[in-house]
Amino acid sequence: MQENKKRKNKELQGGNSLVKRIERQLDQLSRSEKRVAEWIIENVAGAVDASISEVAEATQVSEPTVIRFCRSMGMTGFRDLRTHLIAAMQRPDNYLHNDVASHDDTDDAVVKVVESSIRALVDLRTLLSGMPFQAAIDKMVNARQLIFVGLGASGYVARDACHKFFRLGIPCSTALDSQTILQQSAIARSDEVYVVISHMGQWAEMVDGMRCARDRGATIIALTDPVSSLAKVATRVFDCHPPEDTNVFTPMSSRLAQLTLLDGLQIGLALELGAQAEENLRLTKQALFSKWAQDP
Amino acid sequence: MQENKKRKNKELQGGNSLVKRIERQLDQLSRSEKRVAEWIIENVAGAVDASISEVAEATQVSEPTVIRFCRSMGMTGFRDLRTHLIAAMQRPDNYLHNDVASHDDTDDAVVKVVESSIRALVDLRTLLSGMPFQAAIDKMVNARQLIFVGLGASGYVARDACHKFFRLGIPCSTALDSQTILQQSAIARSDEVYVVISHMGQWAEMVDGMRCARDRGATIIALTDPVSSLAKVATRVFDCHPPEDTNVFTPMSSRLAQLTLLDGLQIGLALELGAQAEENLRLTKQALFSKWAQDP
DNA sequence: TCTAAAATGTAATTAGACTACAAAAAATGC
DNA sequence: GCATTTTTTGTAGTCTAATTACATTTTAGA
Repeated sequence: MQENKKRKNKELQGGNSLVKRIERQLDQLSRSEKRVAEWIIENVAGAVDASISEVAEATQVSEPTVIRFCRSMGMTGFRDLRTHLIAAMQRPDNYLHNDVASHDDTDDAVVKVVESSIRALVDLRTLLSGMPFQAAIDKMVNARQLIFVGLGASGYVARDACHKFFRLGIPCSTALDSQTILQQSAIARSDEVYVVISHMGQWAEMVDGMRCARDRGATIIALTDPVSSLAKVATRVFDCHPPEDTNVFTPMSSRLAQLTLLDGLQIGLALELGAQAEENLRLTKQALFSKWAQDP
Repeated sequence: MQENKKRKNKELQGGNSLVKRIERQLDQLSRSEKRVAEWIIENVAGAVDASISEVAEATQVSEPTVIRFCRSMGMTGFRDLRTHLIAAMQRPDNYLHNDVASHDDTDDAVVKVVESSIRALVDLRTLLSGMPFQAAIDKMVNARQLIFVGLGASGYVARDACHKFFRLGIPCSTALDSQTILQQSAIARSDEVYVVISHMGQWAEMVDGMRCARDRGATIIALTDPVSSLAKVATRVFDCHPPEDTNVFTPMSSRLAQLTLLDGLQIGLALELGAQAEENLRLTKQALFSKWAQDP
């Protein structure tokens, strides 16, 4: 018992997630147990919320078979399996990408959306090492102004970024339509940094504007598809591959990656700027906080 | 500063969202429920393995009181509480690493930012089961108009959501400052749905406006702290606990959770609306796509 | 001190997890 | 191909955990 408990804890902590373990033992299971195993792997999310009878129902086996499956996996019973599944869900690498289908019910769909968003950020994490954060930040540190550029949906990301960076005490503005972009870039200066967000990186006016700004000596930091025309014009490129829109129901998880990336840039810049930026951040937070503290 | 950091560490150590939340609500609990709460905080690991009767035994209260405690914490029952406790247990030490410190170099900081964003979404994932997606969507399906409300940083989320929902072919608008909110809600109708985004849920004008809108029969869907005044006014609440801003360098990951949640709502609504919405989505995507296909 | 409201507990109900055993299916030996 | 053993699966029932309905106690306010 004592020993059992220790072993369990170790499993819970150190990797080797339950889902992988189920996959590994798949061939050693009997037909019915295998059905249970496959359903759980397909549907970890649902399995966590389900009761034995629901699992039995969904997989068309009897309830004892479900329990036998748990035992085959080395668990003491269903409750134990559930515990380990929940634990496994806390490890982001266990999330698979699942497309929403038109026959999904609401809850399934929502779970899929969240899980594919997690997936998007996990993917982003693996790409980080190839991204020119330090170089971008070095340019920003001495910038007279940061200009955030984005059209359509990317405009919201640009706005959000602008709102985030201004709190460091740096002059920030946005350019969210073709006219503004073209005018802004026509007067670009070499001490300005443009942060451009674009999935495809193919909008002609945007690319033209950025080319102009770069020719005038400005720094162009692009969050875009690295094979796009925009990427060719940019000083530094952060690889945001465009979403594969195979499915109309696919949410825009790529936007989350962009936001997170900009979060990273902002924090990195704050560190580089040092005490003054830290103080500015603190003051802006406090400004909000004291407002609602006096205003219950 | 030094002391501040120590306190922070202490919070982080016992520091998983649920335990923190229990601590936060400790004074709002009755005597018996408080005993349960304190025992669980002292004894998280044991609580995970315990059954209701064991908890009742250990804390010298009756079993229903334990359940009432679970409900007070916003869980649907004991099982749900257990789920969240297990999830919370999974990250005792990781957390320290996730906080950006002023001596971090750029790459470390960026990795931490991404990981804490992932963490925010994984947390969201565990909260999904308690969220009223279906109820919210049912209201939206028949709405004459959706109005997205948010101030400051939440305004960007509201804007983003508006841009996402309008693609379903539903009339959508935003209200992003006090004046607009008050005016809009003064003419609210019972067939309108307000989607309100607010971390604290404490801005007086916003709460007043929403109360007015609700009194006029409108549906208020709030993404906010469930203990806030806004939550009390809302028809449906999606639990978005406010960020514990122990650290100036903490990025606003909670915003990612909100965006993802709204993604989920939008996709869910699209499914509910059926073929017409699907077609609208397809057409809006195509509109963008064909533009840049002819314009390389 | 009385009354209303809130908090707590008791007892009954329901649902979930699990066991014992029997039937069916598959594998083995002749 | 048949009988026998072994494995797999399901049925029916048991037991425990979770939850509800209702009664009692406690507390707060008038």
